[in-house]
Amino acid sequence: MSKKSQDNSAVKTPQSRMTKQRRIILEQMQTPNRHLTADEVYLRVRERIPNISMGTVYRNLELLVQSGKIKRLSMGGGAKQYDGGAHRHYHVRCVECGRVSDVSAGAFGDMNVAAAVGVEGFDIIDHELEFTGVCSKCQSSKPV
Amino acid sequence: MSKKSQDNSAVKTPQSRMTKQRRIILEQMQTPNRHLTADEVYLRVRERIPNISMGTVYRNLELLVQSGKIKRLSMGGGAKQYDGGAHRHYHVRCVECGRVSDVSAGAFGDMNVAAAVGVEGFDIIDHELEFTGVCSKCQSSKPV
DNA sequence: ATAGATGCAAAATGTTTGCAAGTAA
DNA sequence: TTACTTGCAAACATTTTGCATCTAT
Repeated sequence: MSKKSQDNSAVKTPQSRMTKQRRIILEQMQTPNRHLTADEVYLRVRERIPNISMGTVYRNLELLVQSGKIKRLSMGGGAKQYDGGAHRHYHVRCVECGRVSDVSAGAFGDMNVAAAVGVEGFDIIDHELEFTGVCSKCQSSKPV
Repeated sequence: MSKKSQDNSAVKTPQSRMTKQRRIILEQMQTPNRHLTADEVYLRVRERIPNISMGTVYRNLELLVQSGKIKRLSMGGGAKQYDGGAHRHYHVRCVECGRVSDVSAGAFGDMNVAAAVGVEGFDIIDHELEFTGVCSKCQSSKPV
């Protein structure tokens, strides 16, 4: 459960200060080997700032995601979600309210075939495509 | 962290018994309103089996995913992952070892444009595409 | 009869947050 | 000076697991 209140309306974006912690976390994220978990970031950054805390890592990763400098791979919010749908379809997740809607897969070609071309060495089994955006409801409730 | 040992080689697939719990969980997952978290499944199933436990729900969801009857939306394994990559690219995740590799986005058209067609009401911001498959390393280490 | 499943509770994981102290601007 | 940040620790949330008991086959 846990429906965090997500009312971002009228929230003045705070100033961002480039602290040593934030700078080094970002540097790590821009390193060739990406795909890091928060814990991996923590371990790497700790080599340079031995007493940095997990809280700081999480807070900064979140800020970096919001400012578009990095992306979160594990989609969606906190808990995993399961989909029992039968037909091939994709998802759109509203960044404001978190609601997930279905997207017909029709408009997109056969992705697995396309993948077979682009992905060497892998035996492709399946794929998942998720869009993010703002749903109509949240668009209208946005102040500006 | 937590690198669960993932050596599935030579693991005889166990018999699956259709218990009441498993059947009802699957029924719930095939209901129109999908996109459920484990907790939501738990709450729904509990209306029919009041003393079912979360452990049972998790174990069955996992089995249903493995047998392909449902899919897990929040991609990847346990922890969220962050990607600091600059250029547009997608990911392939090996179902055996969990390793994530990049896929050039070139072979796929402009997905956000295609989405604008298929997705009504949403203001599309971005998208994430993840393939699953078996990497070459795991292909060769598979017994059969 | 017996391999598989369940319920329960505890443990493990992963993430968020309150607060006093520190620091960039 | 003053918001924003940090480190720390505790609180939360989510998922996994050990074990005795139960049950589909």
